[in-house]
Amino acid sequence: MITIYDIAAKAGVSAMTVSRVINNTGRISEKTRKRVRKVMEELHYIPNMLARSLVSQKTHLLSLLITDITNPFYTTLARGAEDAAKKAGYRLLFANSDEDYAKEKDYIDMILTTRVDGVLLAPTGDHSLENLNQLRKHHIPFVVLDREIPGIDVDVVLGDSKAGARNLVEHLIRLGHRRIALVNGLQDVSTARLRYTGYEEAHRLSGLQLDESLIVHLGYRDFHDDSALDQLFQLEQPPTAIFAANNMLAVGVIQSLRARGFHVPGDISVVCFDDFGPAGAINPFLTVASQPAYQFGQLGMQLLIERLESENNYEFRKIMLPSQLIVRSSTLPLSP
Amino acid sequence: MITIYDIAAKAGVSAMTVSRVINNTGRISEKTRKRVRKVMEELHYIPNMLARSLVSQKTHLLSLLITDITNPFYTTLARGAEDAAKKAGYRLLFANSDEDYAKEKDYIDMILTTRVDGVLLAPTGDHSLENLNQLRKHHIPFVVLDREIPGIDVDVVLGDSKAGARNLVEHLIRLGHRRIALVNGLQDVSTARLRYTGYEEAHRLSGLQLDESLIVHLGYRDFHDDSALDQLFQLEQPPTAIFAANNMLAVGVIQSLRARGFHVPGDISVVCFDDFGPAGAINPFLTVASQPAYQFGQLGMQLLIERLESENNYEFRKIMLPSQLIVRSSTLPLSP
DNA sequence: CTGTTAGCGCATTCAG
DNA sequence: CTGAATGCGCTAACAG
Repeated sequence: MITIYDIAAKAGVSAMTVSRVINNTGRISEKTRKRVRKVMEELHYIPNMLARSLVSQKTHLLSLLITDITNPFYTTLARGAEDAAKKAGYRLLFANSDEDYAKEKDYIDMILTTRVDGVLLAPTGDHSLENLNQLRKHHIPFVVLDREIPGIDVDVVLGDSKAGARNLVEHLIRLGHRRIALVNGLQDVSTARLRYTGYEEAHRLSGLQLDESLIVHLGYRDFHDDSALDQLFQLEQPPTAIFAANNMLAVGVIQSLRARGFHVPGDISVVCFDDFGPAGAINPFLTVASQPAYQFGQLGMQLLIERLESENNYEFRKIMLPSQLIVRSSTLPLSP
Repeated sequence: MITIYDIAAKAGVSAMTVSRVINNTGRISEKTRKRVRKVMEELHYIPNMLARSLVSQKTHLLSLLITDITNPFYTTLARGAEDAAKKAGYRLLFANSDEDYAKEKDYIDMILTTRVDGVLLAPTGDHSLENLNQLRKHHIPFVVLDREIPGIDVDVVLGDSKAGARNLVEHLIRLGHRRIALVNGLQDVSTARLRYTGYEEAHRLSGLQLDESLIVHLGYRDFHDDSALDQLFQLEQPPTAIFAANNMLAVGVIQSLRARGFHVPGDISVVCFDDFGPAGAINPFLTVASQPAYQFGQLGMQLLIERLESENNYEFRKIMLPSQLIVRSSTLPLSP
């Protein structure tokens, strides 16, 4: 491995001078600067971040922890985060918790030993509080994405889950649906709670009675779990429409319905939160509440970098991004 | 920041003893081991990877460089790679080149200064040779995924692009199609060349004349480029079927067709390479040559780690993974 | 403008 | 079984 000492020796200067040339710091005569540069190229010198970071206590490494890398919402978010990080000269350490608290904890430990400068993360749920406190204890700045964690004051970028859910359900109500099932995420996750609230609000504002037996809970990734739909269709009055609380759950719902021989939207209408990215463009079919995923990542990363680079500890900020109702062909007026 | 010296002082031992406890190396009496462990917990000690890596010359960091993080093929591949890396105790530095050589080069530079132990990468194209040589010059082990690079001997995990393409085209021929367009990637990418070869082979083996005017080229990500289809539909005898060389191109093709008022498969049949992951399950529609994306990542990572951890420089290995023809509803027999 | 000294946190080597 | 000295590659602080 070529070090600054190798360069220094060959260029007939001290290591310090080489360091100064590399970092454009201090005053160096143009002549020696050129000589050093030339030797650096000849020897294919590559600075060693490890050594540099050990001294500076800065790695210029950030970490992005998401909960599902196969979910287009998060991959689009990741691109936003990546672009913003790159623009600011930071590298990104990706990780994927799979909606699993234990995996999340493992990654937080990794992050701690890796000495990243900051963390951008979508927490798995309320219990992530412990992991966040862990980060804070070790003075690693972080920004939370997509899900609010009760009990801790943080920078956070959220979607408007309540309004989005209300829009979706009101759309169904306008179409005449009265028995609308909610296939929700776990109550440990703020978005699931708020999507329920929106669902409830839509009912209340329309003067509709809410039937709790129409609500089932699954993990946001557990879209292969078919038992939820069993439950719904064993009801005396089964639903005529289903609101899936995220895109992956919608995939499961659609597959289950298909397996049961139901036609969407002929037999039953389906809507969900979050869109499907480029892959979904093949057959834009589901009526969704679409969120600006790219901006989640981009804005979150900006918040993080601002906090990293500013000295003063200004207030925590909370950004709420709107969702957009996109009506497509998975919903139909209720036939009498 | 708590260091081993802090622990040592509080536990009344030397830093070296602490180091030994942490790494389970050397012989330590059970008594002092316990004492040290206790102090470590009390002080919330976290080992500093930077310092450790600087000494050991190993970061236990690997890098995964893919070309499109919004493509389900690559995200599924990423999960395979991540799982395999995690199992072996490595952390993963993700990056996304966007099919852009310059971005790829930037990331290779980053990788070099970060001193990762190894790299798993899907190259952007043949010209990536230069980037690979750069890695080799600096003795960073790497494994290539998905695309073959002429002019360099490497470990590589490939799909069988030729056979997959032939299967798709033969399927169309069996349905009676004779004018089959190929919306291909750029010729700088091995998969695009091989998919062309499969396309050509299918024609030849069926005794069909190949019409070069039915072939257009786009970047694998440039699915918004509509001009390609213009070209095809200005032909005197336009195609009755289209083979898109990857999933993203298929998205573009379908969108363009829809914009032109064509119905798939009623007016025209469409097939493509690569499937669409969970999001595609909503409406399984396209007839595809599906590749085992997860295995690409998993096997590639295994090759990489084996090479990292074995001392001897055994031969380079080439793994070819089969693709599977999945016939769905985007193809129809040619109506007379 | 350039060089010397010291130290970032840890592990290897050699002594005890 | 445990400790002291040394160095990984680099840069901050001080000298010249």
